[in-house]
Amino acid sequence: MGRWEPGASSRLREAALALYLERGFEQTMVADIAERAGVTARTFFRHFADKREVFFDASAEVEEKSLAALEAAPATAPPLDAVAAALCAAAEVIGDNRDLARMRQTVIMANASLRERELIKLTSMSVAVADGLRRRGVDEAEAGLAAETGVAVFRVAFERWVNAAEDRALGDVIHETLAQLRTLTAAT
Amino acid sequence: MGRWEPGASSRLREAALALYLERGFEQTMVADIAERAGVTARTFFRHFADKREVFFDASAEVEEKSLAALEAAPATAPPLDAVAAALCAAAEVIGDNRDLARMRQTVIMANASLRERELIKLTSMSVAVADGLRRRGVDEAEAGLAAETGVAVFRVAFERWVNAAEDRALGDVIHETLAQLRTLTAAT
DNA sequence: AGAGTGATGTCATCAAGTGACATCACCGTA
DNA sequence: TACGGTGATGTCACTTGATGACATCACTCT
Repeated sequence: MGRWEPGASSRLREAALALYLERGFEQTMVADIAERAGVTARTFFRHFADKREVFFDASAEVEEKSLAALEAAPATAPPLDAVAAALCAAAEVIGDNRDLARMRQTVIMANASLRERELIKLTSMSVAVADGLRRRGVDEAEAGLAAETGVAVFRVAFERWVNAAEDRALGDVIHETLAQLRTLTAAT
Repeated sequence: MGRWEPGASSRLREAALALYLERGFEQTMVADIAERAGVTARTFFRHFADKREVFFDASAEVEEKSLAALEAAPATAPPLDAVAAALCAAAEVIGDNRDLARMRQTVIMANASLRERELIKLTSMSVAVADGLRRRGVDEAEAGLAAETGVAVFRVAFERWVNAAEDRALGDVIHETLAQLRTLTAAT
């Protein structure tokens, strides 16, 4: 199966992260990443759809685990609780190495097009979660709203967790943020 | 002030919308848009930062009106109600010609990079609203959550409004969606 | 009339991304 | 062992988005 040196896509991922950290996303050319990984620019585009995607292909795995957790949630759980379970599953994948997450976040926040790509990944997650909710029998209209709200909570929680002074579990921050949302919406 | 034919950016906007509708975003080249507008491709990039931005420069105005409404909301209003006021102000700008909104949405949904751009505009709105809330004295942590939640509500409401069979006011749909969110979060 | 100004055109160039085709290492099989 | 198939890679050519540098034109103000 492997020809040349195996593991080209891993090397490309590592090279990209290193170079994006060193000189920034825009200052890094695909040819540079490829060269550091020992391949050609053409090969880069065979592994990743574009220059941004090399940063985001873990998101598929995150989405899968979230959906699995959503399926696993008790059928009696209210929609937002099921969504919370899905988000916490995502948190387990992301949340164990905060330093890596912070490096990634630094690079992403420094560049608009990387932010755009991250947003569309979150939206993709939202769509998937909404579908999962509908499969659980949640009302069509409610599903979309619950999913979007959940992803909003996730986004806020992730930001708090990444920038926090203390070292907390991402799942805890998610639950705390959701509780705060419940307080917010209760206020009239 | 005007040389040649005045109103180049308006012509470019119209040309872009027409061509994106005709053949799609990717099949339309900047040179085509510029030609139809009677200018050069180089001039296109003097009016718009990139090929997508020609579709989104109304968003600055929407953001301004939203912020104004946020400032105008009674100081005693709870955060989410103030955000709702801001969203309804945005709705007034967008919500009066649903046909145009639907055409725009058709084009945007057909192309991933346009979706990305729309998402970052909504995020920009969220950040602005969060800042506005903080200026009103809302707690630092609450502000971000309320803004993100509000934008989530807006997104869901907009989608419902655009795809609805009947012709309803976007502001009404927003309030209805927010009420539904209150029900969702109340469930345990 | 002439200087100044701002929007535009022209030209050159870079970098992202893609299609077509050749090539090389490995694998199974006759 | 020799041979053909297969999949990942390299090479080359090309299109398109985007930008910098400089010239140009029309209009304004003095």
